[in-house]
Amino acid sequence: MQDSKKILSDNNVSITNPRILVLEALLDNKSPITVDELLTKLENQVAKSTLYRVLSDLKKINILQEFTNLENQSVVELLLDTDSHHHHLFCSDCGEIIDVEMANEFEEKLSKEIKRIEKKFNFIIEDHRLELFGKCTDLCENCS
Amino acid sequence: MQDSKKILSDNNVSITNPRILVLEALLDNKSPITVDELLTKLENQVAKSTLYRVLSDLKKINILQEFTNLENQSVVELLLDTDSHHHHLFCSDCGEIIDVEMANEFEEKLSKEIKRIEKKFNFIIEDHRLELFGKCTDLCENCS
DNA sequence: GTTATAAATGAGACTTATTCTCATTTATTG
DNA sequence: CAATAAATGAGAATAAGTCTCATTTATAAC
Repeated sequence: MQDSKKILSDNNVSITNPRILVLEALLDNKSPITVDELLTKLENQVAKSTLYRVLSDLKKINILQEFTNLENQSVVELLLDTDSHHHHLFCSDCGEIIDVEMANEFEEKLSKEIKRIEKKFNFIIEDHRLELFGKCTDLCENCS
Repeated sequence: MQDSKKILSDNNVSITNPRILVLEALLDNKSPITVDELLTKLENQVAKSTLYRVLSDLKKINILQEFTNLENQSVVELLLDTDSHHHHLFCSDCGEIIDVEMANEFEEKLSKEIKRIEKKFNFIIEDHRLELFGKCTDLCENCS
C-alpha cells in the first residue's frame, strides 16, 4: 500500500482520488509549499474547492501544518509523526523556507522555559513555533 | 509634543491626521489587535484604504509588527524601541494573544543556537519569533 | 458483484480582506 | 501665503478562501 493511501486509512479518512493527489503532491516536495503553488501543481486534477477541503481534512487529522510566509501567503507542510520536530528559516531575499532542527539542548531549555510560562500565566501550552528570519547568503541565485 | 506626533517626526514621516489617529488607537490598547478591530475602532475617522496605507507606512519604519492569529486573521502590534523584546501566547479557547517575555537566560541560549544555525545554513538571521499555543485556564470567561 | 447510502467532489457563485485608481485635500518648504 | 509633492477618501478591482448544490464516488451490506 502506497504512502498516501496508508496515511489516509491510518487516519480513518476515506481514500479518494483528490486526497491521494494532494498527499502525493505534498509528499513529493517534502518542504513547505504555498497553497498557490499547490493549486498550480494540481491544476486540472483537483478542483480549487476540493483542494481547500482536502487541506482542511489533513489539518483535522493533524498531519498538516499551516503558516504564512514573509509575503503573508498561506504555506502548508505535511507533518507526519515519523518526521522530527523542526522550525523554519525564512529568507527575505528569495522567499525560501527551510526546515531547521534545533539542538536537543536548546529544545530542552525551551521546554523548561515553557513550563515556567505555563505557571506564570496559568496556561496549558500545547505547541510552539519558532520562526527565524534572515537572508541566505549562497543558497540561491537571488541571494548574492 | 504628544507620543504619536513624536513617533512620526522621529521617523521622518509627515504628520497627518489619519496617521495620528491610527497611532493613537494602537497606543491606546497596547497589545496585539486585529486589523478588523482597528478598522471598526476607526470607523468614520479613517478610510479603509488609508488605514491599510498607514499600517504599511508604520511597518516600513519598523515600528509595527504584523502576524496572524489562530483564525488566520491579520493582527498588528506597535513595537517601539522602548518596548522590550517579547513573544506571544495564543489561547485557542478565547482567541486572546498575550505578550510574553522569556527569561534572559533563555534568550541567551536562543541567541547562541541562532549563531550555530547561521553558520550551518550560511544564513544571516536578523530576527526571530516564538509563538506559544495553548489554552488559558482562568484568564477569561470563555476558558473554564 | 450489485445496490443503497452517505460522503466527497466539481464548477462556479459568493464573500471578505486587501490593493489600486484617481480626483481632491493637506502638509511642508521657501 | 503660494507652490508642490505627498497623503487621503471613496469606491472599483483583485485575490484568497468559502459555500452551494447537482453529480459522482467510496464503502458497507447483501
